[in-house]
Amino acid sequence: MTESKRPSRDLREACLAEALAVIASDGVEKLSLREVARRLGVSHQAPYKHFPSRDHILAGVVARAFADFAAYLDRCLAGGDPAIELEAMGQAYLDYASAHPLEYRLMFGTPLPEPEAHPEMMRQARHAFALLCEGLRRKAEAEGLALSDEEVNRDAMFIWSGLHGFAAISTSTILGSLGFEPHHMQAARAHLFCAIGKALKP
Amino acid sequence: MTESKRPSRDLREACLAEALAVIASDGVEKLSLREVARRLGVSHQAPYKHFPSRDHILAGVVARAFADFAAYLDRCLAGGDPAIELEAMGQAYLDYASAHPLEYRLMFGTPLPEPEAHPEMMRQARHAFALLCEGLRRKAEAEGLALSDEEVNRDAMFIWSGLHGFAAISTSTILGSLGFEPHHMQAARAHLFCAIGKALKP
DNA sequence: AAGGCAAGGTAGACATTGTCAACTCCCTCG
DNA sequence: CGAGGGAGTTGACAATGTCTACCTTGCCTT
Repeated sequence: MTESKRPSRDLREACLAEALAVIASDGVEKLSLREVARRLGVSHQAPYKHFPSRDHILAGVVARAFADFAAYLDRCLAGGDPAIELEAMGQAYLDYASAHPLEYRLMFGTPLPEPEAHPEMMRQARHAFALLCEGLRRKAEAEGLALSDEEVNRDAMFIWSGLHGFAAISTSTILGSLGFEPHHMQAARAHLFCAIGKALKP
Repeated sequence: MTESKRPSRDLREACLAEALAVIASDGVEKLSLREVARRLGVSHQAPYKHFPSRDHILAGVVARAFADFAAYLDRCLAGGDPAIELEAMGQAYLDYASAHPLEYRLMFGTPLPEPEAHPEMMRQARHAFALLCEGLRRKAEAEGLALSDEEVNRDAMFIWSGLHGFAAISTSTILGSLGFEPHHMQAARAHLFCAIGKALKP
C-alpha cells in the first residue's frame, strides 16, 4: 500500500491527463471539473485543491501541449544543411498538427482566457517563432545572403501564415463538408511546400 | 403601438443580434440563452421558440457572419481583369478579418457545433470557398491556362492557408508578446501578397 | 514523544445554465 | 363565431462552477 498516501502530485497529474481525455472524448466545451473528479473516483472538490478554477486546468492542459509542440520542433535542429533543416521543421509543424489535432486546436484554435495570465504559454510560443527565424537566417547565410531582421521577420511571418493556416484548416471540421478527402489534403500539403519554396526564391 | 404585436420574426432577429452582442462583450463561452432573453426583456424560454438549442443560436450567428463575409468577397467580382479581381478578393479577405475580428474568429477560430447538424451554416461556408475557386479559375482562363479542378483546389488551398494563417495570427493575442507592431504587420501583409503572387507564377 | 498545523480530500449549499412540460394569450382560418 | 395553433410565460429538474465548513494524515516544533 505505498500508494494513495501522498497523492498530491499524482492527483494533479491525473487531473491533467483525465482532462485531456475528457476533451478528446466529449470536446473542450464539455470539460468539467466534476466530470474529471468523477472519472478519477474522487470528490467533486478534490481538483480545486490543485487548480483554482476550470480555466486554470484548461490552461494547464494547453501549457503541456505547447511544451510538447516546442520539443517536437526542437528535434529538427539536429544540425546539417540549413535548407533541409528548415524544410524538416515545416514538415514537423504540420506533422504535429496532424498527429495531435486535438492539442493543436487547443493551442491555436481555442479562445484562451487571459493569455498574459499564463506567461509560460507565451514564452513557448515566442520560442517556436524564434526557432523559425533562426532557421531562416541560417539558410540565408548558407546561401551567402545577408538578410535584415525585418526581412527575416517578414519571411517568417509568411511561412508561419501558410503553415498555421493549413494546419488550422486541416484540423477543422469545415473540411468534411467542403468535400475534401485525405488524399486531396496530402496533395495540397505537398503543393503548399512547393509554393512556399517557390516564393522564397529571389 | 404597432410593435410587440407580431414580434415573431423580430424576436428571432433580435436574438441573433443580441447573441452577437453578448459574445462581443463577454466572449463566446459566456453566451447563454438566458442572458439573451434577459437582455431582451423576455422570458428565459422565449428564444427556444425560434432556436431548438443553444448550439442552434450560435450556428445562426455564425451563418450570418459567413453570409456577410461572402457578400464582402462578392463585391470584388465586379468584373474586369481577373488577376486584379483575385488580388482584390485577397485584400478584402484580410480587410474583413481586421474589420470584424470577432466574426472572423467565430467562423474560423471557434470549435463549431456539429457542422452536419447545421447545414445552412456550412452552405454559407462552402459558398465563400467557391468564390475563391471561381476567381482562380477566371484568372487562369484569362491567362490561357486550363486548370483541372484538382489544380484549382490545390492553389485555392494554398492561398486560403496563407490568408487564413495571417488573419488568424493577426487577430490573435500572440502578436503582442511577439513584439510585432502595426507597421510591421502592414509590411508583412504586403510581403505576404507579394510571396503568394510569386508562388502562383508557373 | 506530544501536540498542533497545514496540505490534501470530503460533503453540503447556492446561483446559474440548458432543457422539458404544462399553461396562457391572441391572431387566423374555417 | 369558435377551434386551432403559433408565440410567449411559468415552473421544474439535472448538471455545473464555486464558496464554506469539515475531516484526515503525515510532518514539524518544542
